[in-house]
Amino acid sequence: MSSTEKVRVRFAPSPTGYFHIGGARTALFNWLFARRHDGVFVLRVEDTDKERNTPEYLNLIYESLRWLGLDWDEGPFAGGDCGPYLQSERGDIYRAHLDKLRAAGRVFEKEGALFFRLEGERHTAYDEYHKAEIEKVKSAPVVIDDMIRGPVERVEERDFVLVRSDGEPTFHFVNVVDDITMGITHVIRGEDHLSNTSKHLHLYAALGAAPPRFAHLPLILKDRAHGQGKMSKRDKGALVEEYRARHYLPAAVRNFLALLGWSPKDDSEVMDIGEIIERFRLEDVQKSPARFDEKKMDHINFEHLKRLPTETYAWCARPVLDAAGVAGDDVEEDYLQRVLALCQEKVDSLANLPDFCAYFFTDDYREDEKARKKTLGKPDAAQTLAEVTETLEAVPAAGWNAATLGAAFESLAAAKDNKPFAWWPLTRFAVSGVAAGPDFLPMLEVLGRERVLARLNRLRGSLA
RNA sequence: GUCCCGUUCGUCUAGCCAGGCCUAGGACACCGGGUUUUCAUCCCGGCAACAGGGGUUCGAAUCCCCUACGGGACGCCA
Repeated sequence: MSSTEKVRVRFAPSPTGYFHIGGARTALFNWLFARRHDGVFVLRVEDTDKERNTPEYLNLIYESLRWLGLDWDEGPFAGGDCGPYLQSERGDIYRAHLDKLRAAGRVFEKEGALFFRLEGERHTAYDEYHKAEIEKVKSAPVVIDDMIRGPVERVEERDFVLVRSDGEPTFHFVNVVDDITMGITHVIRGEDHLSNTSKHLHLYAALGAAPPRFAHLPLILKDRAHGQGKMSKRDKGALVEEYRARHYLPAAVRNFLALLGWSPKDDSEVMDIGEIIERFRLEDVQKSPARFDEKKMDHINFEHLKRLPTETYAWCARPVLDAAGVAGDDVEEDYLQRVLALCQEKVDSLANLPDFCAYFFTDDYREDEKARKKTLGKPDAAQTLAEVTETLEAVPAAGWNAATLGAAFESLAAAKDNKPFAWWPLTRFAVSGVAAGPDFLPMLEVLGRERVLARLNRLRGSLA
């Protein structure tokens, strides 16, 4: 490719299963490269496996890519000059290219399938892997100039299938034909394709086309606890869909995925997408495989959550709270934001938010048994409760704020010759049912005088 | 079995290409301590790695070779 040629990359998923993290990472790196170089990101669907493709899986791919914010410039829905973008609709194009190969004398038929003929000396030998006598070809070595790994030399030694006996073209063939006809300049894909690339290079040569640059990404391995090998759709935490369902921020998932195999080379970790695009370089991608670490993913997610403006945080939280039955449309935006302002820096995930803040919205909240024992178990609990109630009742509605409440506890403490926070744990339990939560005084303020006093009295009543 | 790729703390990584600045830095996790309550925040501290062996060199995590280990591919799957 010439240096002035516009970058064109593609993500070419096959809708034969759930969309998983590995695929998402490949899509992300292609997208980042395209955005970084002001290029074009093409989405092409490799649906040549009629046996296993389903429309549901295809939809999941679209939805997951959209959720991650990986918008494609050409492809299904987006259109483009190189369509159609579903391989199942590109039969004519494949036939035309097959004719080219035929004319070049590189196609032969065997058992109803069409094979690509390698050039070179042939011999038969027993193959330990296939446990059979097979024909091998001494073809010329090809060199893959990989942008991540450097030059990789490989010798292809077996003819391979171009068109199956059922008439469907195979991956190797359509992949190369599409990359040529779609003007793809850089092929960025998983390392599992590295050894396929030599086949592809033979095809480019036979079709008289200049090959694109290649970049083979390290694979994502399973967590050790989940066994050996590359991550598969069946592994815990493997599905993009799962992160969406658990209310992770797409920005965080993107950020984490970018860090899986790529590094900005300084200590930056939490980055917005603009910064990632700006700093992304294929040359800085790791050569060795990475293991998926859910804890780190959670951490990145929390960091992104904390950085959100409260209004945005509230916008993200509302549907989650609603779905959990904690706060519906009837909750005022102002109150919601005041509550969330207290919770945002404390709660590590949106999934945990409803449980954390339910008592702000309902009187019928869950009570923590341990917290009850810890606070009410004390011999002077009733007395403490009475003192708090009396103190807080003396604070007028007009002056009900963290500062005034703090002062009220101060004077109570002074009168009883104790620290103000001697009354806090029990009060917290009385108004929230738990031992932990947002900062105490602001929590009382936001909860409001009415709720606080009602709950204190309710608890006192239940003790009597 | 053959071929290809890889190997820095438990994990993600910086450093390696341009050898000395590395008694190897950061982050997650974990452990300990602290914070006006809170075994979900925050702060401080700690633990912990150059796979092994040769070589080159005044000097190697960094360059070369071998071994071991890990991963991938070897499908009329993609």
